[in-house]
Amino acid sequence: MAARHEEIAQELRQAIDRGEYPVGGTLPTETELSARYGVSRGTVRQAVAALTTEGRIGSRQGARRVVLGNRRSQSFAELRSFAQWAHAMGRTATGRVLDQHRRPATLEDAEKLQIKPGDEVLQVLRVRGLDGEPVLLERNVYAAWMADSVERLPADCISVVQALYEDIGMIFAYGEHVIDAVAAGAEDARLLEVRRGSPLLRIRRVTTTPAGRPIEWSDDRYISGTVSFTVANSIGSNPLARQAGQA
Amino acid sequence: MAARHEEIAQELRQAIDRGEYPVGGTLPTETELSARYGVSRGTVRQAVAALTTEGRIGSRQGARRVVLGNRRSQSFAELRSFAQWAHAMGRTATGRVLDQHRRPATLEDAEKLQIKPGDEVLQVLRVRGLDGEPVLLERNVYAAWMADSVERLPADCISVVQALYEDIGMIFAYGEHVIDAVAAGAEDARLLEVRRGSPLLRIRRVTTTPAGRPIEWSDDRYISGTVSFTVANSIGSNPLARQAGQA
DNA sequence: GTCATCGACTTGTTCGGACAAGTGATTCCG
DNA sequence: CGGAATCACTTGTCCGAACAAGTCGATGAC
Repeated sequence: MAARHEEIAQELRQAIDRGEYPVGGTLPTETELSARYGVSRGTVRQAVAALTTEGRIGSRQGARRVVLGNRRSQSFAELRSFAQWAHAMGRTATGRVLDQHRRPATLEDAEKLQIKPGDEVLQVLRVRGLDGEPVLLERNVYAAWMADSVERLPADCISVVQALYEDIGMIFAYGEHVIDAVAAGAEDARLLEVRRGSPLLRIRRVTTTPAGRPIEWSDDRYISGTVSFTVANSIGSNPLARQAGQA
Repeated sequence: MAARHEEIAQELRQAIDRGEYPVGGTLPTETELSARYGVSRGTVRQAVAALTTEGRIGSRQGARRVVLGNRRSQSFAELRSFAQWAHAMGRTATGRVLDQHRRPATLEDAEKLQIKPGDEVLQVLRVRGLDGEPVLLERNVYAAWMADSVERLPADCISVVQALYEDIGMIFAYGEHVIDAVAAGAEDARLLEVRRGSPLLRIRRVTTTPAGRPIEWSDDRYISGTVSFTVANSIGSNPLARQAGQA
């Protein structure tokens, strides 16, 4: 957080959370913020642009910016790492590897990881919980160049993302997520201790390095009622997209 | 699309979709793009910033930008309007109002719509379908100042958003969505023609005007397998947030 | 009283410049 | 041959300025 515009964005976020700028009210003008923080208008605009994409404030030409909400959106690390997210929520995360083996890449693996079919991949099945209760079933497929590092992790590793960062400096930089709902299959039900057919929230994602190289893809299934996802959008930018289901 | 940086962003999007900049490859440098389009570097940066938040390209200081994917994300209108989204997918949307009545606002209504408890609101129950098949059950609550316009709509109105825009110039500008999975209740099951307990993807959202005034909130339940949501994020920006479930 | 006009104010767009910070290939040295 | 240092290149940050475009309240005409 060295950049000045990030500092300002953070201060504005906190001010909104404190109620200094109430929901439905307006933010100070760019000129006033420039003077207050002693920066140029461009720097202020970078800061408020961040809050806008987060959905905290709305922006229209000619009118002051409006505070839309004070919901706190977790950081990327918290989003991508179940353990760090749980920690931020004041909950205790658990995790256990149930199965782990190497196999040749299927066509699906090859497409998602940008490798050739038949190349070796590492498949991992994990169950994760909050405060001892199972919450999430995670099926991961890692590219071969990651496999060694993942296999070295202990079976009860809490935070895979953090462990890989400390171990080999691996950073998970980008992710694409597809969200839908499915019924629990036989294996899902047994491992998550729910009835077959129970609704599960499914998130399928592909993660890449900062250089754009795919690291892994994953199929996460959350027990209904344990976790929800929040997304904000505006007429100017919509990170979220609805797609017809081809299951 | 008057702004030059938006034009450039659109051209870059199309170039990526055409395969001119293949996935895994790099984009030209900012300097080169500046020269090509005859604009300053700042304008180019605004354009590529848009593609970055969409998750199409990755960005790291010192290195050229990387193409992450060419998935096309729908426009805001398509996201917010079931009808417009269906049209863009080449499907036919249907819709029917099952129930519509005014009632006093509950505490939940009041909080979400920023009104006082007891103020009048308009509740609407709609079922919507694709190509004749029911797909989505929609429970809407509109603020009183919108009620008249909504009531004037025909019961089989396909696109509520578009009708309200043409009728009174109402624009849905911001939205916040909470996504989770639930089991179909008795009413859900009957109206959607699925078994009780079937998994449904639930989207709860609040929509506001450009000025930040809440218009309506909604509880949408999609039949599993018919629709999925996609979101992209990066280490620098994450519109998506995971939250512990208090259902 | 109602409505149109006006004008101060605010955000959006774009330019040009300067420097900091990080990357990646090359070069050089042991 | 391997690894460290170098260096050109690229993106990130920040400044200051100017004008366009839209909002919103006040003013004034009818």
